[in-house]
Amino acid sequence: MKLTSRSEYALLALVCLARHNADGYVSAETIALAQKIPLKFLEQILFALKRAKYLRSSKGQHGGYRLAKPADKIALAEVIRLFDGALAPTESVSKYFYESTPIEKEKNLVKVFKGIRDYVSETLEKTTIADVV
Amino acid sequence: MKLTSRSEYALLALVCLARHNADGYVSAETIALAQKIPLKFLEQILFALKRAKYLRSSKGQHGGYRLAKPADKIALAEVIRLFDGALAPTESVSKYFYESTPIEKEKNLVKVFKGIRDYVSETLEKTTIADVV
DNA sequence: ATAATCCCCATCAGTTTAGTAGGATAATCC
DNA sequence: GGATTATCCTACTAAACTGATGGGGATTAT
Repeated sequence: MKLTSRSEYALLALVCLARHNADGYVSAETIALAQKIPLKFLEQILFALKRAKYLRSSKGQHGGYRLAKPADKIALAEVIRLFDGALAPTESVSKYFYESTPIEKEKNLVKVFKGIRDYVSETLEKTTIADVV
Repeated sequence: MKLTSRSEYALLALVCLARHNADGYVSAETIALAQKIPLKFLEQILFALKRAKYLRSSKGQHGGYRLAKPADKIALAEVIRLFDGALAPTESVSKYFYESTPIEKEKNLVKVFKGIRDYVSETLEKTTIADVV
């Protein structure tokens, strides 16, 4: 029940980029230093964010990354999903947890976790990078 | 952001035991069959639950497990914590996420995740095994 | 040219997870 | 008291995941 460092770093990087959006391209190294993220690890993450169309980039001197879409169009949920997969808090392992076992299934237990999942999902879906800058 | 199978199996087992609480001791094998859990794996889990005082047991013929306390005194949170550790949805990996980096920390981001953590925590804390039986 | 910077994949060590194995110990039944 | 049934408890393992690190190649600005 926690974020991976990939998701966390991605969010921090996006926040950082959103904040310096007016300054043009920001290099990976700048972000790495600002947010204390290992550079080579951050590169992977930024590249993934670019592939997923959240960033655009420019090579060479004065190159770097910048947001490819407005910060208020990037939901936290999307970012987390990109790195951590589904964010349902109970993507169940046992296939009988959600599915019906012949005789009985634990409907009420499932209901509790569905409620949590929905809350988490909605919260992260409606909160954008712009909201946290 | 999901439960481990250990937590899930533990909850299923507890629900099963709560349901058959009047029938005396229920063997691990019975639970394993009812909830489709690998027997030897379940044994470990039941043993852990016993060590943590949620169950009592009896060996030998007609032995098995039963609840050691009323089902309405066992919160889902306790069980999950026992197997998965802290259930905060953002027990942050990077030490600078919650802590202040000298210049800036992402207070708003932290606020969002604290909100989620609190909701999850409260929900699981107030829901008991009795509630889901 | 050359220096800066992104691009992209391969590898790795450590941890966690899910599950298996096997034998010791204790209670019950005959 | 011996057979049976069950829990108790430790050790092990294969696979996946996590958090990186490393090395080069491609591209662009000066």
